Amino acid sequence: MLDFAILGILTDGPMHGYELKRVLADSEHGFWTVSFGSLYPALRRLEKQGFVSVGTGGGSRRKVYQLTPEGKAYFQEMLEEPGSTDEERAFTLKLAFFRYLDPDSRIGVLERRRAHLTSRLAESRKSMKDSANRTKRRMDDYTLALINRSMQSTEADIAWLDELIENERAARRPRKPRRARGTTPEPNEI
Amino acid sequence: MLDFAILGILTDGPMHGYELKRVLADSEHGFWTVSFGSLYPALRRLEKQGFVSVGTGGGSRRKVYQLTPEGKAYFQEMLEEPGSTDEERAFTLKLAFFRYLDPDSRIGVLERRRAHLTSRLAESRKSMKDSANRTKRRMDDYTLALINRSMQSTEADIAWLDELIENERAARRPRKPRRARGTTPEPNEI
DNA sequence: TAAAGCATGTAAGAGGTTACATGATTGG
DNA sequence: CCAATCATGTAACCTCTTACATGCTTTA
Repeated sequence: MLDFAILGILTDGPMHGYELKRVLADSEHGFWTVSFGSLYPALRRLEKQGFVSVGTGGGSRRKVYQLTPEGKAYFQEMLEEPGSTDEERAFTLKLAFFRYLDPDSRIGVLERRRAHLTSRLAESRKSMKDSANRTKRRMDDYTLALINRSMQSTEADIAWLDELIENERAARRPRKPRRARGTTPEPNEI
Repeated sequence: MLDFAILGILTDGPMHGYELKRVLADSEHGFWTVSFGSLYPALRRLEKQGFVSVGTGGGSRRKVYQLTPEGKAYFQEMLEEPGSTDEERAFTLKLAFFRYLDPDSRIGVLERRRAHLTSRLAESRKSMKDSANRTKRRMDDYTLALINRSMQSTEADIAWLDELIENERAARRPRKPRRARGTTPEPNEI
Protein backbone atom coordinates (compact mmCIF):
# COMPACT_ATOMS: atom_id res chain seq x y z
CA MET A 1 0.00 0.00 0.00
CA LEU A 2 2.71 2.45 1.04
CA ASP A 3 4.89 0.97 -1.69
CA PHE A 4 2.17 1.73 -4.19
CA ALA A 5 1.92 5.35 -3.05
CA ILE A 6 5.69 5.82 -3.20
CA LEU A 7 5.98 4.38 -6.69
CA GLY A 8 3.08 6.56 -7.81
CA ILE A 9 4.69 9.71 -6.54
CA LEU A 10 8.05 8.81 -8.04
CA THR A 11 6.36 8.43 -11.43
CA ASP A 12 6.35 12.23 -11.62
CA GLY A 13 10.09 12.34 -11.11
CA PRO A 14 12.89 11.50 -8.64
CA MET A 15 12.57 12.58 -5.04
CA HIS A 16 14.26 12.05 -1.68
CA GLY A 17 12.72 10.47 1.41
CA TYR A 18 11.96 13.54 3.46
CA GLU A 19 10.20 15.17 0.54
CA LEU A 20 8.18 12.03 -0.14
CA LYS A 21 6.83 12.18 3.40
CA ARG A 22 5.67 15.74 2.81
CA VAL A 23 4.04 14.99 -0.51
CA LEU A 24 2.25 12.00 0.97
CA ALA A 25 0.79 14.24 3.66
CA ASP A 26 -0.74 16.51 1.01
CA SER A 27 -4.44 16.32 0.42
CA GLU A 28 -3.79 14.80 -3.00
CA HIS A 29 -3.04 11.47 -1.41
CA GLY A 30 -5.54 11.56 1.40
CA PHE A 31 -3.45 13.09 4.18
CA TRP A 32 -1.32 10.05 4.72
CA THR A 33 1.08 11.28 7.37
CA VAL A 34 3.37 8.32 7.26
CA SER A 35 6.19 8.02 9.79
CA PHE A 36 9.89 7.74 9.01
CA GLY A 37 10.02 4.40 10.69
CA SER A 38 7.67 3.27 7.99
CA LEU A 39 8.96 5.24 5.04
CA TYR A 40 12.66 4.50 5.09
CA PRO A 41 12.32 0.74 5.47
CA ALA A 42 9.81 0.86 2.62
CA LEU A 43 12.33 2.64 0.39
CA ARG A 44 14.99 0.09 1.28
CA ARG A 45 12.57 -2.70 0.45
CA LEU A 46 11.70 -1.15 -2.92
CA GLU A 47 15.38 -0.76 -3.69
CA LYS A 48 16.12 -4.40 -2.85
CA GLN A 49 13.26 -5.44 -5.12
CA GLY A 50 14.75 -3.38 -7.91
CA PHE A 51 11.75 -1.05 -8.23
CA VAL A 52 13.68 2.09 -7.40
CA SER A 53 17.32 3.09 -7.77
CA VAL A 54 19.12 5.46 -5.41
CA GLY A 55 21.48 8.23 -6.31
CA THR A 56 23.07 10.88 -4.17
CA GLY A 57 21.50 14.23 -4.87
CA GLY A 58 24.46 16.32 -5.99
CA GLY A 59 27.00 15.71 -3.24
CA SER A 60 24.58 16.51 -0.43
CA ARG A 61 23.51 13.96 2.11
CA ARG A 62 20.18 13.42 0.43
CA LYS A 63 19.40 10.12 -1.20
CA VAL A 64 17.38 10.61 -4.33
CA TYR A 65 15.09 7.78 -5.36
CA GLN A 66 14.16 7.12 -8.95
CA LEU A 67 11.74 4.68 -10.55
CA THR A 68 13.27 1.83 -12.55
CA PRO A 69 11.49 0.27 -15.54
CA GLU A 70 10.62 -2.70 -13.30
CA GLY A 71 9.16 -0.26 -10.79
CA LYS A 72 7.06 1.35 -13.47
CA ALA A 73 5.73 -2.02 -14.58
CA TYR A 74 4.93 -3.04 -11.01
CA PHE A 75 3.13 0.24 -10.44
CA GLN A 76 1.00 -0.30 -13.54
CA GLU A 77 0.06 -3.74 -12.24
CA MET A 78 -1.08 -2.32 -8.91
CA LEU A 79 -3.12 0.33 -10.68
CA GLU A 80 -5.25 -2.26 -12.42
CA GLU A 81 -5.21 -5.19 -10.01
CA PRO A 82 -8.51 -5.36 -8.21
CA GLY A 83 -8.65 -5.01 -4.45
CA SER A 84 -6.39 -5.31 -1.43
CA THR A 85 -6.97 -5.46 2.30
CA ASP A 86 -7.67 -1.75 2.75
CA GLU A 87 -10.20 -1.10 -0.02
CA GLU A 88 -10.81 2.55 0.85
CA ARG A 89 -7.22 3.67 0.84
CA ALA A 90 -6.41 1.56 -2.20
CA PHE A 91 -9.20 3.17 -4.19
CA THR A 92 -8.28 6.67 -3.08
CA LEU A 93 -4.70 6.13 -4.18
CA LYS A 94 -5.73 4.60 -7.48
CA LEU A 95 -7.85 7.62 -8.23
CA ALA A 96 -5.03 9.96 -7.24
CA PHE A 97 -2.89 8.23 -9.86
CA PHE A 98 -5.66 7.72 -12.40
CA ARG A 99 -3.91 9.83 -15.01
CA TYR A 100 -1.27 7.11 -15.24
CA LEU A 101 -3.84 4.41 -15.93
CA ASP A 102 -4.77 3.81 -19.54
CA PRO A 103 -8.29 5.10 -20.25
CA ASP A 104 -9.53 1.63 -21.22
CA SER A 105 -8.95 0.32 -17.71
CA ARG A 106 -10.33 3.28 -15.81
CA ILE A 107 -13.99 2.39 -16.20
CA GLY A 108 -13.28 -1.11 -14.94
CA VAL A 109 -11.75 0.21 -11.72
CA LEU A 110 -14.64 2.61 -11.18
CA GLU A 111 -17.22 -0.09 -11.77
CA ARG A 112 -15.56 -2.57 -9.45
CA ARG A 113 -15.63 0.09 -6.78
CA ARG A 114 -19.27 0.78 -7.54
CA ALA A 115 -20.15 -2.89 -7.27
CA HIS A 116 -18.36 -3.10 -3.96
CA LEU A 117 -20.28 -0.17 -2.50
CA THR A 118 -23.58 -1.44 -3.87
CA SER A 119 -23.18 -4.82 -2.24
CA ARG A 120 -22.17 -3.18 1.02
CA LEU A 121 -25.32 -1.09 0.89
CA ALA A 122 -27.43 -4.16 0.21
CA GLU A 123 -25.89 -5.91 3.22
CA SER A 124 -26.68 -2.94 5.39
CA ARG A 125 -30.29 -2.87 4.30
CA LYS A 126 -30.65 -6.59 4.80
CA SER A 127 -29.13 -6.52 8.25
CA MET A 128 -31.45 -3.66 9.24
CA LYS A 129 -34.50 -5.58 8.07
CA ASP A 130 -33.36 -8.71 9.89
CA SER A 131 -32.84 -6.80 13.06
CA ALA A 132 -36.26 -5.15 12.71
CA ASN A 133 -37.94 -8.55 12.32
CA ARG A 134 -36.39 -10.43 15.21
CA THR A 135 -37.91 -7.91 17.61
CA LYS A 136 -36.10 -9.39 20.59
CA ARG A 137 -33.86 -6.38 21.02
CA ARG A 138 -34.17 -3.48 18.65
CA MET A 139 -31.31 -1.15 17.95
CA ASP A 140 -31.03 1.99 20.00
CA ASP A 141 -31.33 5.38 18.35
CA TYR A 142 -27.60 6.06 18.21
CA THR A 143 -26.84 2.85 16.38
CA LEU A 144 -29.71 3.55 14.04
CA ALA A 145 -28.47 7.07 13.35
CA LEU A 146 -24.99 5.70 12.66
CA ILE A 147 -26.20 3.13 10.17
CA ASN A 148 -28.49 5.59 8.43
CA ARG A 149 -25.70 8.12 8.04
CA SER A 150 -23.39 5.43 6.73
CA MET A 151 -25.94 4.31 4.16
CA GLN A 152 -26.62 7.87 3.12
CA SER A 153 -22.92 8.46 2.60
CA THR A 154 -22.52 5.27 0.59
CA GLU A 155 -25.42 6.29 -1.63
CA ALA A 156 -23.77 9.64 -2.27
CA ASP A 157 -20.53 7.84 -3.09
CA ILE A 158 -22.31 5.67 -5.63
CA ALA A 159 -23.95 8.68 -7.27
CA TRP A 160 -20.54 10.34 -7.40
CA LEU A 161 -19.02 7.25 -9.02
CA ASP A 162 -21.81 7.23 -11.59
CA GLU A 163 -20.84 10.76 -12.54
CA LEU A 164 -17.20 9.78 -12.92
CA ILE A 165 -18.12 6.74 -14.98
CA GLU A 166 -20.35 8.82 -17.23
CA ASN A 167 -17.59 11.37 -17.73
CA GLU A 168 -15.19 8.60 -18.61
CA ARG A 169 -17.57 7.11 -21.16
CA ALA A 170 -18.21 10.53 -22.66
CA ALA A 171 -14.48 10.98 -23.11
CA ARG A 172 -14.23 7.67 -24.95
CA ARG A 173 -16.73 8.69 -27.66
CA PRO A 174 -15.38 12.12 -28.52
CA ARG A 175 -17.88 14.55 -30.01
CA LYS A 176 -19.88 11.86 -31.80
CA PRO A 177 -23.32 13.40 -31.35
CA ARG A 178 -26.08 10.91 -30.76
CA ARG A 179 -27.94 10.19 -33.99
CA ALA A 180 -31.72 10.66 -33.78
CA ARG A 181 -33.87 7.52 -33.96
CA GLY A 182 -34.94 6.54 -37.44
CA THR A 183 -32.19 8.27 -39.39
CA THR A 184 -29.92 6.39 -41.72
CA PRO A 185 -27.49 4.11 -39.89
CA GLU A 186 -23.79 3.90 -40.76
CA PRO A 187 -23.13 1.30 -43.45
CA ASN A 188 -21.14 -0.99 -41.14
CA GLU A 189 -23.96 -1.07 -38.63
CA ILE A 190 -26.44 -2.81 -40.97
CA MET B 1 -9.58 -0.83 19.79
CA LEU B 2 -10.64 -4.46 19.46
CA ASP B 3 -10.49 -4.70 23.24
CA PHE B 4 -12.87 -1.78 23.46
CA ALA B 5 -15.34 -3.42 21.09
CA ILE B 6 -15.20 -6.72 22.97
CA LEU B 7 -15.78 -5.09 26.35
CA GLY B 8 -18.65 -3.10 24.89
CA ILE B 9 -20.38 -6.17 23.55
CA LEU B 10 -19.87 -8.07 26.78
CA THR B 11 -21.59 -5.23 28.64
CA ASP B 12 -24.87 -6.64 27.34
CA GLY B 13 -24.10 -10.01 28.86
CA PRO B 14 -21.67 -12.96 28.73
CA MET B 15 -20.78 -14.44 25.38
CA HIS B 16 -18.31 -16.92 23.89
CA GLY B 17 -15.62 -16.17 21.32
CA TYR B 18 -17.22 -17.50 18.20
CA GLU B 19 -20.40 -15.56 18.89
CA LEU B 20 -18.43 -12.38 19.56
CA LYS B 21 -16.93 -12.64 16.11
CA ARG B 22 -20.41 -12.83 14.59
CA VAL B 23 -21.76 -9.92 16.59
CA LEU B 24 -18.76 -7.80 15.66
CA ALA B 25 -19.47 -8.46 12.00
CA ASP B 26 -23.01 -7.09 12.38
CA SER B 27 -23.75 -3.68 10.99
CA GLU B 28 -24.15 -2.37 14.53
CA HIS B 29 -20.41 -2.29 14.93
CA GLY B 30 -19.43 -1.27 11.44
CA PHE B 31 -18.91 -4.69 9.84
CA TRP B 32 -15.73 -5.46 11.69
CA THR B 33 -15.00 -8.97 10.44
CA VAL B 34 -12.19 -9.69 12.82
CA SER B 35 -10.17 -12.88 12.47
CA PHE B 36 -9.76 -15.58 15.10
CA GLY B 37 -6.05 -15.04 15.14
CA SER B 38 -6.87 -11.60 16.41
CA LEU B 39 -9.90 -12.33 18.57
CA TYR B 40 -8.67 -15.16 20.76
CA PRO B 41 -5.37 -13.53 21.71
CA ALA B 42 -7.35 -10.39 22.54
CA LEU B 43 -9.61 -12.38 24.87
CA ARG B 44 -6.60 -13.97 26.53
CA ARG B 45 -5.08 -10.54 26.97
CA LEU B 46 -8.26 -9.14 28.51
CA GLU B 47 -8.41 -12.10 30.85
CA LYS B 48 -4.81 -11.60 31.95
CA GLN B 49 -5.56 -7.95 32.62
CA GLY B 50 -8.52 -8.96 34.74
CA PHE B 51 -11.09 -7.24 32.57
CA VAL B 52 -13.01 -10.41 31.73
CA SER B 53 -13.47 -13.71 33.52
CA VAL B 54 -13.94 -17.04 31.73
CA GLY B 55 -16.38 -19.75 32.62
CA THR B 56 -17.23 -22.95 30.78
CA GLY B 57 -20.65 -22.69 29.21
CA GLY B 58 -22.53 -25.55 30.86
CA GLY B 59 -20.16 -28.46 30.30
CA SER B 60 -19.80 -27.80 26.58
CA ARG B 61 -16.51 -26.87 24.99
CA ARG B 62 -17.44 -23.24 24.79
CA LYS B 63 -15.65 -20.68 26.88
CA VAL B 64 -17.98 -17.99 28.07
CA TYR B 65 -16.49 -14.59 28.74
CA GLN B 66 -17.95 -12.21 31.27
CA LEU B 67 -17.12 -8.63 32.17
CA THR B 68 -15.53 -8.05 35.58
CA PRO B 69 -16.08 -4.82 37.55
CA GLU B 70 -12.56 -3.75 36.50
CA GLY B 71 -13.52 -4.43 32.90
CA LYS B 72 -16.60 -2.29 33.27
CA ALA B 73 -14.57 0.56 34.71
CA TYR B 74 -11.98 0.29 31.94
CA PHE B 75 -14.73 0.31 29.32
CA GLN B 76 -16.23 3.46 30.81
CA GLU B 77 -12.82 5.13 30.63
CA MET B 78 -12.45 4.29 26.95
CA LEU B 79 -15.94 5.63 26.25
CA GLU B 80 -14.98 9.09 27.48
CA GLU B 81 -11.27 9.29 26.75
CA PRO B 82 -10.71 11.44 23.67
CA GLY B 83 -9.08 9.96 20.60
CA SER B 84 -6.87 7.06 19.60
CA THR B 85 -4.91 6.22 16.50
CA ASP B 86 -7.89 5.24 14.38
CA GLU B 87 -10.28 8.14 14.95
CA GLU B 88 -12.98 6.90 12.58
CA ARG B 89 -13.38 3.46 14.05
CA ALA B 90 -13.05 4.76 17.58
CA PHE B 91 -15.88 7.21 17.06
CA THR B 92 -18.09 4.64 15.36
CA LEU B 93 -17.64 2.26 18.26
CA LYS B 94 -18.25 4.95 20.83
CA LEU B 95 -21.51 5.84 19.17
CA ALA B 96 -22.51 2.19 18.98
CA PHE B 97 -22.08 2.04 22.76
CA PHE B 98 -23.41 5.51 23.46
CA ARG B 99 -26.27 4.20 25.57
CA TYR B 100 -23.69 3.13 28.14
CA LEU B 101 -22.19 6.62 28.37
CA ASP B 102 -23.73 8.98 30.87
CA PRO B 103 -25.73 11.72 29.11
CA ASP B 104 -23.53 14.48 30.51
CA SER B 105 -20.51 13.17 28.65
CA ARG B 106 -22.22 12.47 25.35
CA ILE B 107 -22.26 16.03 24.08
CA GLY B 108 -18.55 16.33 24.79
CA VAL B 109 -17.74 13.32 22.64
CA LEU B 110 -19.91 14.60 19.81
CA GLU B 111 -18.37 18.05 19.94
CA ARG B 112 -14.82 16.75 19.97
CA ARG B 113 -15.67 14.77 16.88
CA ARG B 114 -17.22 17.85 15.31
CA ALA B 115 -14.13 19.93 16.04
CA HIS B 116 -11.94 17.25 14.52
CA LEU B 117 -13.94 17.16 11.30
CA THR B 118 -14.13 20.94 11.11
CA SER B 119 -10.37 21.33 11.33
CA ARG B 120 -9.89 18.59 8.76
CA LEU B 121 -12.20 20.47 6.42
CA ALA B 122 -10.32 23.72 7.00
CA GLU B 123 -7.02 21.99 6.17
CA SER B 124 -8.51 20.64 2.98
CA ARG B 125 -9.71 24.05 1.88
CA LYS B 126 -6.37 25.62 2.72
CA SER B 127 -4.37 23.01 0.86
CA MET B 128 -6.62 23.46 -2.17
CA LYS B 129 -6.11 27.20 -2.19
CA ASP B 130 -2.36 26.80 -1.79
CA SER B 131 -2.22 24.39 -4.68
CA ALA B 132 -4.31 26.74 -6.81
CA ASN B 133 -1.93 29.63 -6.11
CA ARG B 134 1.39 27.97 -6.81
CA THR B 135 0.30 27.35 -10.38
CA LYS B 136 3.36 25.26 -11.13
CA ARG B 137 1.42 22.04 -11.44
CA ARG B 138 -2.29 22.08 -10.91
CA MET B 139 -4.17 19.05 -9.75
CA ASP B 140 -5.70 16.80 -12.35
CA ASP B 141 -9.45 16.35 -12.53
CA TYR B 142 -9.51 13.00 -10.72
CA THR B 143 -7.65 14.32 -7.71
CA LEU B 144 -9.91 17.34 -7.68
CA ALA B 145 -13.03 15.19 -7.84
CA LEU B 146 -11.69 13.08 -4.98
CA ILE B 147 -11.02 16.03 -2.73
CA ASN B 148 -14.36 17.63 -3.52
CA ARG B 149 -16.22 14.45 -2.73
CA SER B 150 -14.30 14.08 0.51
CA MET B 151 -15.11 17.63 1.56
CA GLN B 152 -18.74 17.19 0.65
CA SER B 153 -18.92 14.06 2.76
CA THR B 154 -17.25 15.74 5.71
CA GLU B 155 -19.71 18.60 5.50
CA ALA B 156 -22.59 16.15 5.60
CA ASP B 157 -21.00 14.46 8.60
CA ILE B 158 -20.79 17.76 10.43
CA ALA B 159 -24.42 18.56 9.69
CA TRP B 160 -25.36 15.11 10.93
CA LEU B 161 -23.38 15.65 14.13
CA ASP B 162 -25.15 18.96 14.65
CA GLU B 163 -28.45 17.13 14.55
CA LEU B 164 -27.24 14.61 17.09
CA ILE B 165 -25.93 17.34 19.34
CA GLU B 166 -29.19 19.26 19.12
CA ASN B 167 -31.16 16.12 19.97
CA GLU B 168 -28.91 15.53 22.93
CA ARG B 169 -29.36 19.06 24.20
CA ALA B 170 -33.11 18.83 23.72
CA ALA B 171 -33.16 15.68 25.84
CA ARG B 172 -31.31 17.48 28.63
CA ARG B 173 -33.99 20.19 28.98
CA PRO B 174 -37.10 18.03 28.95
CA ARG B 175 -40.34 19.61 27.72
CA LYS B 176 -39.35 23.12 28.74
CA PRO B 177 -40.87 25.02 25.79
CA ARG B 178 -38.86 27.98 24.59
CA ARG B 179 -40.22 31.19 26.06
CA ALA B 180 -41.01 33.90 23.48
CA ARG B 181 -38.78 36.97 23.42
CA GLY B 182 -39.88 39.77 25.71
CA THR B 183 -41.96 37.73 28.12
CA THR B 184 -41.22 37.72 31.83
CA PRO B 185 -37.97 35.96 32.67
CA GLU B 186 -37.64 33.47 35.50
CA PRO B 187 -36.78 35.18 38.79
CA ASN B 188 -33.32 33.55 38.99
CA GLU B 189 -32.44 34.77 35.52
CA ILE B 190 -32.55 38.45 36.46
C1' DT C 1 26.83 30.40 17.36
C1' DA C 2 22.69 28.62 18.75
C1' DA C 3 18.21 27.28 17.33
C1' DA C 4 15.19 25.52 13.95
C1' DG C 5 14.36 22.60 10.66
C1' DC C 6 16.39 19.12 7.24
C1' DA C 7 17.54 14.36 6.65
C1' DT C 8 18.31 9.52 7.60
C1' DG C 9 17.98 5.88 10.24
C1' DT C 10 17.09 1.88 14.22
C1' DA C 11 14.52 -0.82 17.92
C1' DA C 12 10.62 -2.28 20.05
C1' DG C 13 6.14 -3.30 19.80
C1' DA C 14 1.08 -2.78 18.72
C1' DG C 15 -2.31 -4.78 16.31
C1' DG C 16 -3.73 -6.87 12.89
C1' DT C 17 -3.77 -10.86 8.90
C1' DT C 18 -3.56 -15.58 6.62
C1' DA C 19 -2.91 -20.16 6.88
C1' DC C 20 -2.80 -24.08 9.42
C1' DA C 21 -4.28 -27.60 12.95
C1' DT C 22 -7.65 -29.86 15.73
C1' DG C 23 -11.68 -31.72 17.36
C1' DA C 24 -16.93 -31.51 18.74
C1' DT C 25 -21.66 -31.16 17.32
C1' DT C 26 -25.48 -31.08 14.33
C1' DG C 27 -28.45 -32.00 10.21
C1' DG C 28 -29.69 -34.31 6.02
C1' DC D 1 -22.38 -41.62 8.51
C1' DC D 2 -20.67 -37.83 6.21
C1' DA D 3 -20.50 -33.02 5.48
C1' DA D 4 -21.05 -28.64 7.22
C1' DT D 5 -20.54 -25.65 10.66
C1' DC D 6 -19.29 -24.76 15.39
C1' DA D 7 -15.39 -23.73 18.28
C1' DT D 8 -10.76 -22.87 19.80
C1' DG D 9 -6.35 -22.15 19.11
C1' DT D 10 -1.07 -21.43 17.15
C1' DA D 11 2.75 -19.70 14.00
C1' DA D 12 4.51 -16.77 10.89
C1' DC D 13 4.29 -12.62 9.10
C1' DC D 14 2.99 -7.77 7.56
C1' DT D 15 2.51 -3.06 8.00
C1' DC D 16 2.65 0.59 10.42
C1' DT D 17 3.70 3.45 14.88
C1' DT D 18 6.30 5.59 18.63
C1' DA D 19 10.32 6.80 20.52
C1' DC D 20 14.93 7.28 20.18
C1' DA D 21 19.58 8.51 18.06
C1' DT D 22 22.43 11.06 15.02
C1' DG D 23 24.34 14.67 12.45
C1' DC D 24 23.98 18.27 8.69
C1' DT D 25 22.49 22.93 7.01
C1' DT D 26 20.42 27.27 7.04
C1' DT D 27 19.16 31.61 9.23
C1' DA D 28 18.40 35.03 12.84
